[in-house]
Amino acid sequence: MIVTRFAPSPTGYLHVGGARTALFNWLLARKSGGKFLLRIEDTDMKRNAATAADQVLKDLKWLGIDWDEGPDIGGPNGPYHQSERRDIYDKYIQQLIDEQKAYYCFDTSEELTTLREKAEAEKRHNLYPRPAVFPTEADAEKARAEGRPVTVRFAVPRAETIVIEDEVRGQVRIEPSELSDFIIQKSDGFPTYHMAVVIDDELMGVTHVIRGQEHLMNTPNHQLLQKALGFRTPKYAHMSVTVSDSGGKLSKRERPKALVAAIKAMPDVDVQALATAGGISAEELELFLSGKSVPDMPVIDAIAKAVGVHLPEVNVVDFFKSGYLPETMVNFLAILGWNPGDGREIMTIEELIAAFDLSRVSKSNSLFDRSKLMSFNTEHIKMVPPETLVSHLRDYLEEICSPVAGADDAMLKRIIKMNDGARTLEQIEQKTRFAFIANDAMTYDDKAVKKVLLKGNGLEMLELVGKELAALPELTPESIETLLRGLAEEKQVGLGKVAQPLRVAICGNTVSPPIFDAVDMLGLDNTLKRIERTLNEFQQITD
RNA sequence: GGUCCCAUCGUCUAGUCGGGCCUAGGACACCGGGUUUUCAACCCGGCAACAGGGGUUCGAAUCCCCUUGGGACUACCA
Repeated sequence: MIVTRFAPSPTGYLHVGGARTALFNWLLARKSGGKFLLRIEDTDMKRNAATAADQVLKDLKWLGIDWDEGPDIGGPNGPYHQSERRDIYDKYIQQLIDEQKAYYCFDTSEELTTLREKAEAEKRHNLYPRPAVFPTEADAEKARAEGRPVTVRFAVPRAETIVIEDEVRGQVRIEPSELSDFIIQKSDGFPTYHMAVVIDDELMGVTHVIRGQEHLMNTPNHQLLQKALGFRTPKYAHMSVTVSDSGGKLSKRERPKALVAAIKAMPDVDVQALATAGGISAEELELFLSGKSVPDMPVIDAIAKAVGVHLPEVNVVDFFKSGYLPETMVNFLAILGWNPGDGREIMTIEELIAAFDLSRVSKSNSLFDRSKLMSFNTEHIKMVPPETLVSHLRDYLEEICSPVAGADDAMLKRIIKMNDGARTLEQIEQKTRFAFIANDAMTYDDKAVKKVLLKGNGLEMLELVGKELAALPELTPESIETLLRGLAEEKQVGLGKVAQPLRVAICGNTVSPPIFDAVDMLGLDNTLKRIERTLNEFQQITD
C-alpha cells in the first residue's frame, strides 16, 4: 500500500508551495487507495508558534485535503508531533553512537562559523574535520559539565557513489566525498530534521516522499542514514519550485515587501495613522519600513487595508480572503507542474485524483500565473454545484465581515444568479454590498458621478426615472425593465442613458448587478430615497 | 566558488524516454471584431516558441557534446 505524508513545520500559515506539496502527496495516496498522513515537524523550538500548526490544519481542510493519521485524529504510528517523539529519536541516535557510526562534537557556533568562513575563503567545500578517534561518553559528560555545547554528527561513509532513484528526475548521482558529516542531534537534545525525518518515515511506513526540489541535496544524507539504521529507502519524487511573477521563489516575504514598496511610493505617509491601523506602535512601523523587522500577517493585512493596496496572495488564507474557491486552488496547484496528458486543464477534485500520475510531473520550475488562476476561478464558479457555491460564498462573507453576510441562503442564491460570470467571490461581494448598507452610508465614486450625473443630462434623467418609479404599481425586475426601456424609447436614447444615472444613484458607482435586479433587491422605498439623496447632493453643483 | 537540477509561444504546458505523423497542438494573457443597461461573462478572429553552437543520422524540438541562461543546496532551519 502506498503511504504518503505531509510534514510541515509550524512556522505560520500554509503557503501555496506547501499546499502544492501536500496536494501531490494527497493525490497519490487517494488515487492508489493508500494512506496520507500529517506530521508536524516542530523540532526547532525557536521557531514554533503555538497556533501555527492549527492554522495549517485549517488551511488544508479548507482545500479539502484530509488525512488518515495526524496530530488531531491520532493513529497507530503516533505521536504526530516530532517534539513528542524525543525518546524514539534518542534511542536511534544512541544506536549510531554505539556502533561508531556517529560521534559527539563540542564546537561552539562561533567555531563552526570560523570553519565555514575559512572553507569559503579557500574556495572549497566545507567538510567537517572528522576526528580520528571519536570522543567517548565520558568526554561528552565532561563537555556538558564545562558548559560546552554537545552535538552528535553522523560519520558519512565515504564509499560508493550514492544514487537517488527519483520518480520525477530519474537517477541522480552524488559522490559521498562531497558530503560533510552532518549534525543529527542538536545541543538542545532535539534531533535535526535529517534524523527525525528518516526515523519517522520508517516508523510511519511512508513509502513515497514527494517534496520540494530544495530537498534533493538532502536525500543522499537521508539514504545514508537509512542504510546505517537498517531502514528501507522510500521512493522519492522531488518537485520543481514554484516561482513568483515578481521574480524569485514564491515566498511569504512577498507580502510585507509589496506593502513596504506601496507605502514608500505614497507621496505623504501618516506613519502614526498606519501604525494605529495595524495595531502597532509608530516605532515598530518605522522598523518595518526600514527593513529591520517584519510584523505578523494580521498586522500586514490591516495596514494594507488602510493603505488600500492589494497585496499578492501567497498563503492559502490569502486566496480565501481574495475570493478564490478551494476547488480552484486545488485544480490550479495540481496543474502547476503536472498535467493529465490529454489536454484537460479545468478539472474537479475527483477527476484530478483519477488522473494523477507521478510520471507526468514536470522537472522545470513553473511560474505562479495569477491571471490564469483568475480564469480558473471563473470556470469553477460556473462549475461548482449551486449549494456548494452558496456555502463558499457564506464562508467568504463571514471571513471578511461583509454586510452581505446577513443575507439568508435564498438571497445568496439570488445574488449568485445575478452575478453570473463573476470571476471571484470578492467581485460578487463588491457588486452586492450596496444593497446591504444604510442609505446614507453609501459613498459615491467621484469618476462615476462626474461621468454619469454631472456631464450631460444625467440628473434630469434621474429625476424623471425617480418620478416614474414612484408611480409604479408593482415592483418586479420585469416591471422595472419595462419602465426603463419605455423611457429610453420615449426619449430616443439608449438604455444606458437611463440606467447609468440610476445605477450611480443607488450603488454609488458604475459597477452593479443588472440594474433591474439591483433596484428590485434594494426595494422601491430605498431606491427612491437614494435617488432623492443623489439629486440633493449634486443638483446644486450643476446650477 | 563548489555540488546537483532544469531549458518549447509573454505565462502554464503537449510533443522528448522508444528520432519522421510537428508547415510545433492546447490553455491563460494580449490585440482586433461581435454581443451588451455597467462590470464581468460569452462568441469569432489574430499575434506568438523548439536558448545558441557543434555533432550523430537519409531525417533532430526529440539522441550526444559544448556554451549561455535560470534554479536548488552549500545551518545546531526544516
